[in-house]
Parts: sequence; structure tokens; C-alpha cells
Amino acid sequence: MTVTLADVAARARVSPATVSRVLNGNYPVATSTRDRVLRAVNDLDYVLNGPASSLAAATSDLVGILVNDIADPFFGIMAGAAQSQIGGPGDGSGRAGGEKLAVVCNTGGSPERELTYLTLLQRQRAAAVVLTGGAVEDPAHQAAMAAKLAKLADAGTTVVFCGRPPLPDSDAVLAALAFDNRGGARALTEHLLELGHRRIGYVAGPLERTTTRHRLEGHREAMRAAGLDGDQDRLTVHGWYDRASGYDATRELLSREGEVTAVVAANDTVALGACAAIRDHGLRIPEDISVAGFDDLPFSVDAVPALTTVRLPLAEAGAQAGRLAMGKEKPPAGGILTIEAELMVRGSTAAPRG
Amino acid sequence: MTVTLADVAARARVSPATVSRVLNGNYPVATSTRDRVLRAVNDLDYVLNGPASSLAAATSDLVGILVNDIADPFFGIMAGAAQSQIGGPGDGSGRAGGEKLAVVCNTGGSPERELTYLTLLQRQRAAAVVLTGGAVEDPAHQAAMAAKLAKLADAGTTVVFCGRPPLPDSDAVLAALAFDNRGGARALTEHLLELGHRRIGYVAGPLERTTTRHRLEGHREAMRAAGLDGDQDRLTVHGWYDRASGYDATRELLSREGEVTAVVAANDTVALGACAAIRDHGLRIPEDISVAGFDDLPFSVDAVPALTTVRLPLAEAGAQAGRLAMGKEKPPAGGILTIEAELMVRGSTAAPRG
DNA sequence: CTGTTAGCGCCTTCAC
DNA sequence: GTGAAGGCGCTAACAG
Repeated sequence: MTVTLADVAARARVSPATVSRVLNGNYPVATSTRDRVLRAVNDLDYVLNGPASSLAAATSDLVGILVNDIADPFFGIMAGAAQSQIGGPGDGSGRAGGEKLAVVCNTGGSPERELTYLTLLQRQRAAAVVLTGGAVEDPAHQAAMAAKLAKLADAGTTVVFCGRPPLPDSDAVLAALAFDNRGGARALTEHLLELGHRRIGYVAGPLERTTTRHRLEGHREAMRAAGLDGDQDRLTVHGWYDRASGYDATRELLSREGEVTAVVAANDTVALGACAAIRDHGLRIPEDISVAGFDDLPFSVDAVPALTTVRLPLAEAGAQAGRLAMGKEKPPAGGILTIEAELMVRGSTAAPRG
Repeated sequence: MTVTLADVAARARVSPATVSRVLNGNYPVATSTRDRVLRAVNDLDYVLNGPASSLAAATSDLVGILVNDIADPFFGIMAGAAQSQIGGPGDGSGRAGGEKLAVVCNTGGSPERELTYLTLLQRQRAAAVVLTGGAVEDPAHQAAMAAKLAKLADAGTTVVFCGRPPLPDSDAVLAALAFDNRGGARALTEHLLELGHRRIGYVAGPLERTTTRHRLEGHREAMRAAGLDGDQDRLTVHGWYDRASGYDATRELLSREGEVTAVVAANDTVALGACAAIRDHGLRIPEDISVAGFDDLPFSVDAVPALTTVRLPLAEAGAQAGRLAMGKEKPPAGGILTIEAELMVRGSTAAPRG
């Protein structure tokens, strides 16, 4: 039926162990022997049985990359970069060699699915797991995550965070690459303040996520430093990280607050929705109202006017996370690395009227 | 060290076989016994050993979803929808039950990586594989793909295409959901012709992909039907499916052809680049030049002006592919289903000047 | 450098 | 409805 390693061994006139050594390549084998084995592998079109090999070796070549929303380029860019470091270049033949199987798992932002995926990866004895994007701050979930990650680490799975703050009191995580969301948000709001804005609406993400909190905190730090902390809560609307939320929240801001001169959005996608709402309201950007986003996704520069935003080096961070997961790079001191954000000033922000 | 099924059996005072039956749920077990087993599973925090179980059962719970570009929402939307059908709702506890592990693999559009991923999934004895997006038409690659898919199907892996035309002479594929790219493209160009356009530039995708070819063919059919087939080649520029290609190709069209009154792009992302190029050239959309895209990705409605494009039901198709992969739905007659595309007329197209 | 020998942890007949 | 036993295909010590 299906070709096994023993078949290959028989055909190459060597022992199964030798075939295994050739295939795994972590053991010296005479060149002539290896050639014979490889020829047999080709002749029989043999493909290693992953489960069997994982069972025997007590580890698999699976690497999981968890993302909150696979349809969001924010995650796609990070995941793609991570995968490129993990999957290996291949040998151009389509025949799999020693590569890892880098796969991305879409949690949809649900804490339960995040845990489920981790359990599934634990079950597969995954070699590594990369968790991308902000975390949910619910204490129960955090505790469950810490416990689960500890178990994974115990079983030999490397855990890396990418764009996620470190878990307190946990040494299960090899490295945490955290974006400086707070600093980026602060710089962005400072930019608006310098332009002369005083009444700045904020369309935030879901309340319980670290990314949301950090960006909001940065914004408020800047406001407070400028002596503006009176009606912050009234000027903040929470929603999800999508276009519709940006649209709805901005409509609300515009209707109940005629005097907002600028809208800061949780991210670029939300900003796009905000722009649409502002236009539908009959106002111009940036003449009547300034708009700013966050992330600097590829489409942001093509918005009209081009979106002022905060650039996050998503691809670089993803690639580094991939390398860390593969053990190609040693983790930063303390296991934590803060990745700087860069303010990108474009056409969607300007001084307020009058 | 690590908890095994035998440990659970001992604690529940039953045989390993019984524990296995409870866990897999495909066999009658007395309720009281099951409760005892499940309690032991919880007490010991037992997680099934995937490789061992896959080895014994000769099949795994892994389902692979291949995409050409994970940073492109076109694929993200399909993959996310597919995953939602495969991953199962979960039981809300984060504890994995009978769910499949739905994972997405990013080929980056490379035929070699596509084959490599298939081999890797074959190695894992994947339960199913979903291939999304257009295929590369190189004969050698097509043959290799057909052979590989046949082997997968032979080994019991369900193969489903989503947004990809069926493979000729292959019964390895359970179902092929193909978008009507040709019809959509034809409708789009007909729309431009009705508006009065005659000199229409076409920014195509990479030459060897089915999606590119079908969309281009639809465009040319419409042109030909209108008696316009003279300088088609001169008005077509090939590039990749990204913003930069759209920008560069459109610049070229504008520089060498002062008289183009409309630009049709390979997809929405390319169209965005085209818009930028047109603006940078000092021209207005749609007054000076009309622009149209394809796919109707979420951001297209927020472009300024909103993009005329062709809507593809990506989420629905992805979900159906997921259901087919899971055997939740029976395949269409003949294994082939053509999915209609819908013309979305918006502000980026208008009658040419004069 | 290569062959031999034991399992890895689970599923699955087969009996009871 | 439950237990006992064998084997899934491979790797990892050991010998040689």
C-alpha cells in the first residue's frame, strides 16, 4: 500500500536506521550510501510519515502562528514575514526536506479560540508557537494563557510574542517583541496638538485589549501634558478594529459633538471608516476635520488625502519573531524588546479652521 | 513526566481502550464511565498525543488552507471563512475536543512552495486541503500538481479548490469552486464601453496565472464584441497583484499613451496604485480618466472616488469550501461550481471627456 | 559509518 | 459495555 521507510531501506539495501539518518541529515552517512538511499526515496516516491516520526522523536516540525484576524493585513504582514523565516527556502523541487511547517491559525480575536488553538498545537507537539497582536486583559483568560503557555514550554515548545506585551511572571515565553503603542500614540496626539487642535475625538478599539489600552494611554498622556484632560471620556468611543466601527463611532462623535476638530482612530482601517463618516457628514478632510490612523498599512498612503499615521515595522518584527522561534537568533536581554513606532505625517491632518 | 492515556485510564479505573473511546466519542460508553474518565482527564489536565493518535488511526485532524498571499485580504477573507467552518465553534472552554486544526499556509504565489506545502501536509496525513486563488499554468507545474494531488487523494485527503478552476483530467479534487472571472471582467469592460470609452488600458496580473488570463480574456471579449481589437497588446501591461505594480504600469500607460480614457486594473489593490499614478500625473478621476478594479475588497468602497469594481463572494465561497472539506456538504454535480461575479458601479468610472 | 533492538502513545480488532 | 493484545512507522540508544 503506502510506501514506508522499511521499503526504502530494502530497496537501498541498508537498514531502516540508515534511511532515517539520511532523511534527517543530523548524522554522518557515507556519501555513496546516501546517494543510494536518496535514489530509492525518489524511485518509490516516498514521503515520510510525520505522525510516526513525531511520535518517536517526541517533537514535530509544526510551527503555529496565531493571529487575531487573518483578513487584516496588519496580521497578514507579520504572519507572512514570520512564515518566510520558518518555512525555509525549499530546495526548489517542491519535495520537502528538513523544513518546518509554518501555519497560521486565525483566532478571530476570541480568547476561547486562542486557547483552543494552543491546545491543538500542544496536542501536535508543535516545535514553536508565535502569538501576534494584542492580548485580552481579562484576568481569568490571562491566567489560563499563562498556564497553557507554561505547559507548552514545558513540553519543549518555543513560545514567542510578536506585537504583544510580555506576560507578567512568566518565563514560558522565550521572547516578547512589543510595539511601542503608547509612545506612538503620544507622538501622534502631540502632532495634532502642535497643529492647534484642542478637541480631539478618539475612536478606540475594544476596551479589554492591551493594544487599545496602550494607544489610548499614549493619547491621554499627551492630552494631559497639554493641560487637556477634562472631557476625555466623552470624546472617546470604543468599537472593534474595523471599518464599520470607525464609521459608526465617528458619526456618533460628529452628531453629539459639533466641535471636534480632529479624530484619532484606533488603526488605519478604522480611520478609513472615520473618513467616510466625515465625508458623508458633508465635511472636508483635513480642512474641516483632521483624521489620523495607526499602523501605516500599505493602503494608507493611497487614501485621499493620504493618511497621517504611525508606522509599525510589521514585516521586520514578524521576521524576527520567526527567527527567534526557529532558534536562529538569540533572544534579547530579559526576553523583552520594545519596537519603536514612527510618526508619519501626511495630508489628512492640518491646523484646525480659524 | 507527560500525562498519557494510560495515566488517565489508571485514575479512572478503566482500560486505556475505554478512555480512547470516550475521547473519540465514536463508540458507546456508559454515561457513568464516561463521566469518570472525563473527570480524570480534567484532573490530570491530559492532552491527547496527536502524533500517536494519528499514527494509529492513519489520519490526522489537520486541515491545510493554501493561499498565495496572506497579507492580501482577498485570501484572508476566504481563508478566514473556511477556517470558521473547519475549526468548529469550540466548547467555549479552550479545551480542544473533536475539532480539526485548520491552518493556513502562505505560498507567496510560488509554485515550488505550493508543492512543498502539499508535501508537508501529505507528510502530516492531513485530513483535507483547500487550495485558494488562481493557479500557475506552467505545464510542468500543472503535471506535478496533478500528481501530488492524486497522491493526497489516494491517501484519503480531501482536496477542494476555492476560487481556482478545476484541474483537467483529475478526479483527485472533490470540488472546484471557480469564480466567473471572465464573465465579471466582460461585464466591467462592457460598462466602460457603454459609458463611451474606446481606448481602455489594462493593468494585468502575472501572465501565467489562470486568474490573470481569465480576466484578460473577458476584457478582450468585450472589446472585440465592440469591434475594438486593434491595439490590445499595446494597451495591456503585466505586473504583480500589488499596489506598486498598479502604480508603475499605469505610469507607463500614461506616458506612452496620452489618449487612454480608462484604466482597468487586475484587482482592487492594483487599482489603488493606478489611482495614485493618475493623480500624480495631474489627472482627475473619473473626469479625466476612469478607473476600475476587481474583487470588491472592503477598502474599495472607501476609496475616493469609490471604486467601480466586480464583487466576488469571497466569504461565502470560503465557507462553502470549508464545509466541503469537512464533508458537511455534498459536492456539486460534476465537482465543479462556477460562482457568479457582480458588477459594482461606483464613482471611479464615468463617461470620457468631450 | 552502519545494523539491531526497543519502544514512542494510541487505536482497533477481537474476546468477554 | 468493557478489557487485552498487537501493531501503526519511525527514531534513538546501543553495539559493532
